[in-house]
Amino acid sequence: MSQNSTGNIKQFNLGEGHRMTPQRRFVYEVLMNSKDHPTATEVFMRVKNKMDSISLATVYNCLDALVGVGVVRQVNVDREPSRYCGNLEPHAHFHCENCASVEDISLKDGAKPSNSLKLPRGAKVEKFEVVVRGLCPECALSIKTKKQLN
Amino acid sequence: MSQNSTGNIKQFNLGEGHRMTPQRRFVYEVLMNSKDHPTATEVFMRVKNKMDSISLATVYNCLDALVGVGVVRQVNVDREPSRYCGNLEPHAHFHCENCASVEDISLKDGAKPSNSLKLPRGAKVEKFEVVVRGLCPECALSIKTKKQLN
DNA sequence: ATTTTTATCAAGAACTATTCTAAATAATAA
DNA sequence: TTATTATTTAGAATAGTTCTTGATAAAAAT
Ligand SMILES: [Mn+2]
Ligand SMILES: [Mn+2]
Ligand SMILES: [Zn+2]
Ligand SMILES: [Zn+2]
Repeated sequence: MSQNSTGNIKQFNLGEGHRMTPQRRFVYEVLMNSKDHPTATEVFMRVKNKMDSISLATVYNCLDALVGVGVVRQVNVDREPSRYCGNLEPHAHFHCENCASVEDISLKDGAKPSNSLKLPRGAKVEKFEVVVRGLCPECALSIKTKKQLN
Repeated sequence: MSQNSTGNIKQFNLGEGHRMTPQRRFVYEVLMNSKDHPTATEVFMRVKNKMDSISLATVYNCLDALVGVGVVRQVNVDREPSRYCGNLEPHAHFHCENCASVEDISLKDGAKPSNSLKLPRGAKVEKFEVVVRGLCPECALSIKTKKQLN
């Protein structure tokens, strides 16, 4: 989904009154080439390698525009800085409490997390967000190993 | 869970090195008597009615202490101010995009939202958070009614 | 009971992610 | 081209939260 078979970034337009600028394209490309859910500052640093003149405020503007148009998702975990995700498939996020990484978690085929909830009658659900917190496989293993050394 | 049959607030201690002070008791009582997930500032205003001398910084300290001990939950929705919840049962939250209210959603009996996820092998799950966003029944109804008037 | 130690409180300063402001620049429309 | 509108940029402003520090209160030791 992030890249097509020719290796080119998917094209799209931003709709009436919105312009596809070089800054927005770079921000979009960085997200399509990242699966680690970078923060705005991390996106800024990555784009800066390609376009040294870009400003952090512009990265925020571009991220807002891309999120608003729906080609990028904003991911919030606790009170940490917002992260951004180019994966538009329905999915959840795993947040490691040790290394602070955020990884995608895919849904079991056909399963909807909302099916396990008693949603209030009459409510109109727009979307739902699922965040799992704990230790990622690497950190879980390294912490277990460290304990064995005692 | 929030109150026992005599109407008194549940007693507990905060563990080694932690003191149950009047400030902490008031903060705890406010949360036990609220089901609307107040922010720190809202808790501050409610406690201030009972103890005028309390400061916002102390409310933050007390909330941190109560969350740390596990008798209160911190609930984050998007980048909005943190909210606090006295309901320790596993449950999800519904966030209305119109009136900004946050309500508890209970889980279907025996259902676990994590069962619908392909959790990474070897990960150690501490907890998971489910937030549903949309329109609460009241707002969904009033917006539908408003549209009919056109 | 007095002293000592430790935890907590309170006021304000500091911090930080994000948003806002305003002037310059770039893209589109007329 | 000229006019209009959108975007970029740097820096100021904002807001929720955390930190600092001296005062106060609780617990422990004497
Ligand atoms: Mn993701
Ligand atoms: Mn709740
Ligand atoms: Zn990890
Ligand atoms: Zn509502």
